[in-house]
Amino acid sequence: MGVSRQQAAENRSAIVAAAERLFRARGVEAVGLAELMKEAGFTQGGFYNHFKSKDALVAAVMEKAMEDYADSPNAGSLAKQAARYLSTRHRGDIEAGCPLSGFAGDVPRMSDAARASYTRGLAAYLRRLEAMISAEGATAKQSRHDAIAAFSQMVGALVLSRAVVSADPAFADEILEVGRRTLVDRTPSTTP
Amino acid sequence: MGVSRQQAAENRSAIVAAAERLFRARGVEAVGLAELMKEAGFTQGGFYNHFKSKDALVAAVMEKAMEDYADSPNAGSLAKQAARYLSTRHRGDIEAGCPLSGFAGDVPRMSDAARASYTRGLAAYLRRLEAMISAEGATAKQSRHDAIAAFSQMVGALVLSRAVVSADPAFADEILEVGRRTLVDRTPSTTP
DNA sequence: TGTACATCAGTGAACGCGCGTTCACTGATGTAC
DNA sequence: TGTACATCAGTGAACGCGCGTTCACTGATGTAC
Repeated sequence: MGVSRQQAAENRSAIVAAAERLFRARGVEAVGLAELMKEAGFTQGGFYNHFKSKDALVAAVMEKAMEDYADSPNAGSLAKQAARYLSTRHRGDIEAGCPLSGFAGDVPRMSDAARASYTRGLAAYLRRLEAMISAEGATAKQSRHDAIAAFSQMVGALVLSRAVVSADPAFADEILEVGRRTLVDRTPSTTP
Repeated sequence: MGVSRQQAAENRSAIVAAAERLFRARGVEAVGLAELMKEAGFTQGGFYNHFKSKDALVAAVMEKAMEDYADSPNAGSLAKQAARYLSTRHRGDIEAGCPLSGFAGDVPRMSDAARASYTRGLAAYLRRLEAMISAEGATAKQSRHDAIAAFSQMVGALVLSRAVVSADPAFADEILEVGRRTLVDRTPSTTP
């Protein structure tokens, strides 16, 4: 229809944003391009003006999700970060929550490019946690270890809690609560 | 073709077994019924003699996976269980590994029946871990807490390690190793 | 125990449908002179 | 600055394909007498 280059770039972003929302809520395979383009406000055919294939879109979505997450504000301390991460609010908000846990199960089946973006995103996020732990007085080695251990537990608790929340909400809450008690109240090796 | 009832039951089991393998390796959505039936040694049309729908098969697969996992042998102690869980061998074997981590990401999108089976399976597995921890001298409350905390960390570490293993194997190994060091060498509150 | 018939797991072709992708076409934007 | 033309993001119909599901049919198994 004739659209400025800036408008075209914005439209591309709108497609990626719509895709991220839908992919996270329902999984990549369950979302069709027709539905996706409609959601973004366009017709089906325009998709290939922006992306070579659906796989290329998936890679773009992953890269965007990792960038945005890297730019998200810190909670200030590992304990606060964990408290927020292991909240029922975060559990309920798969569409906008942490993409490292949201996409974790699907990543192994994605393209090389998407997996590389995910890996870079995880590495960057762990560096942020490390920095927080260092600031609380731990050595570099300890910080690295604690960051990985803490994040493993955060991801596991969130993923498990999400898996059981519809069938047994109290059980799902218990999983989050144990995680909070472990990570928020007494962080492994930074408190004696 | 005329088949005994026992043979029919065995054939049904073969379909479920083939489905479990394929679903775990490639995801439920990526596996078609035609391929699945061929893999199990039958033609496409026979599927509906055994299952009402693909969703019903998914539920049967989940139930079977949880039963089998409940019947799998204990490693003897939490430390040994964690060491096995966080091994590179287990990471590489998604088809036969722990279904609680293998299906975790997909469960929220499955049917009520499948989610209920998963939830029961997780509860049962945590009870096994609790029993092991109790046997090592912890109180009931501590055991419950430690079982949930340890398993969250095991699942998180395994899922994250699987997500990055193809893009950065050393990073993937590091994640497992930190998990092992945390859980195998010093279990949170059972060792002082 | 032998015969007659109902059952039902199997086959394989066919159904409609939605998928990812391609295509010819439109017309405002951006460029060249 | 104004005109002529190339570009390219948009439209919407169409493509072949594989999906989940249905169907008519087959014939050994299992049941009734």
